[in-house]
Amino acid sequence: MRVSRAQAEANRETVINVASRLFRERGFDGIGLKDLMKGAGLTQGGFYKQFESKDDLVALASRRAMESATRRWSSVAASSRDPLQGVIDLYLSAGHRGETGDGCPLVALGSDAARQSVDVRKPFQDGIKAHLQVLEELMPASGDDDDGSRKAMAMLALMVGAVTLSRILTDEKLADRLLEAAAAEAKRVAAMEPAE
Amino acid sequence: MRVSRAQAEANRETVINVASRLFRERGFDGIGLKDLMKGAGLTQGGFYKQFESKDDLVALASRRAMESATRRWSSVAASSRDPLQGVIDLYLSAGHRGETGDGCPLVALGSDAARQSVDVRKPFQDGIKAHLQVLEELMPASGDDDDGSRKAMAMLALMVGAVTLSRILTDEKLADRLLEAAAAEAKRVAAMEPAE
DNA sequence: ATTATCTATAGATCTATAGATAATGC
DNA sequence: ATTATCTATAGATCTATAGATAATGC
Repeated sequence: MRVSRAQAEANRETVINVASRLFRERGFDGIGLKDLMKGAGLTQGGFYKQFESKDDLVALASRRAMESATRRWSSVAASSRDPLQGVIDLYLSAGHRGETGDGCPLVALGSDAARQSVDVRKPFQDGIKAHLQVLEELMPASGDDDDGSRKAMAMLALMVGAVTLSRILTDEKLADRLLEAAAAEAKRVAAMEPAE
Repeated sequence: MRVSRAQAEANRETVINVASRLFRERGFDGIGLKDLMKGAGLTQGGFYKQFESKDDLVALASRRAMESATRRWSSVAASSRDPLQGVIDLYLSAGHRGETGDGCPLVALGSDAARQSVDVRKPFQDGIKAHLQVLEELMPASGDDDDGSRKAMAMLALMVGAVTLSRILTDEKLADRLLEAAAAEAKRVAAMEPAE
């Protein structure tokens, strides 16, 4: 029954990874500890030897999901000829709309996150800041630093809002058009002349 | 115990109104039927004589919330010197950020809505279409109808995303700056020259 | 007589804890 | 001997149903 320390640590990591996916797919309240542990190949009883509470796991899984999303942005940017456009096109794609479990946590859990404790919102906030920094660095240089920061914030809001709305819609054509409209607008923000 | 038909109908309306507020404040899974009915001054037992299921109430309350939000946009527009700017400024305000129970359902429940059944997403979709129509009508006339529709979609995504993100943030200064950046961008979208 | 609402409860599920089991680590 | 995980369970809460109660509506 007992496993090695290394295996125990690996199990803990697996639980966090499984949780980061299942929370995004079903919401924090949409999946219980029993099914979460089963998803990691374990039983419910061991949970509290690894985590303080469900909220503790919610915070850890949220941090992992946000960090993974930030890394994905960096990696897409690094492998695209036009880095910013690469990020925009991937994010505002039909693929991302369908990929709830592995997609952006801000879309999958944005309105849920806003209702959580400060301990749970913190990892989301850190992830938002990291996303903004990636965007800002990819933004065409403008003399004004503050201008780049403002552009990054508007662009993140635009992209998160667009995928969120597109996932609500059952009218797929409208969902597609919405993503397209947001992509066109995102490109305009990127190309915009530095403000006054 | 029994009340008049008119009173029964009024009670049903109250339950829907209370639900439209409490779901926005706590999420669909964050409030049970017992507390919902108590919020309307009733007990849990009567619930299933008025509604088919909790999901039925979720759909009805979502529709009511979206219709109320659309009406608010129209009324703000009607009473503002610059109607579009009036809507943007109200929506992207610190007041709206704090007002979860009476604010935009797309922000309060956007990621929750995306996980719901088609029956629940339908009222959200209808509300999104209504919001887009209000925006489009307020948008400065452009020769191209499709262009106005695209602008409206980008602007709605921008605004919903901005308030959602601002509610997640615990750093209030950053939340304020994010709303400001979105408002500046929204105004730029409105003022934009009709595309090619 | 009908029926809107009430109290009470069934049955499922949720988080969290207790104590047993069996393999690791010293 | 220690401890990672297991089975079992406590106690709360959730949705939904059954049947009682008392006021309306005919």
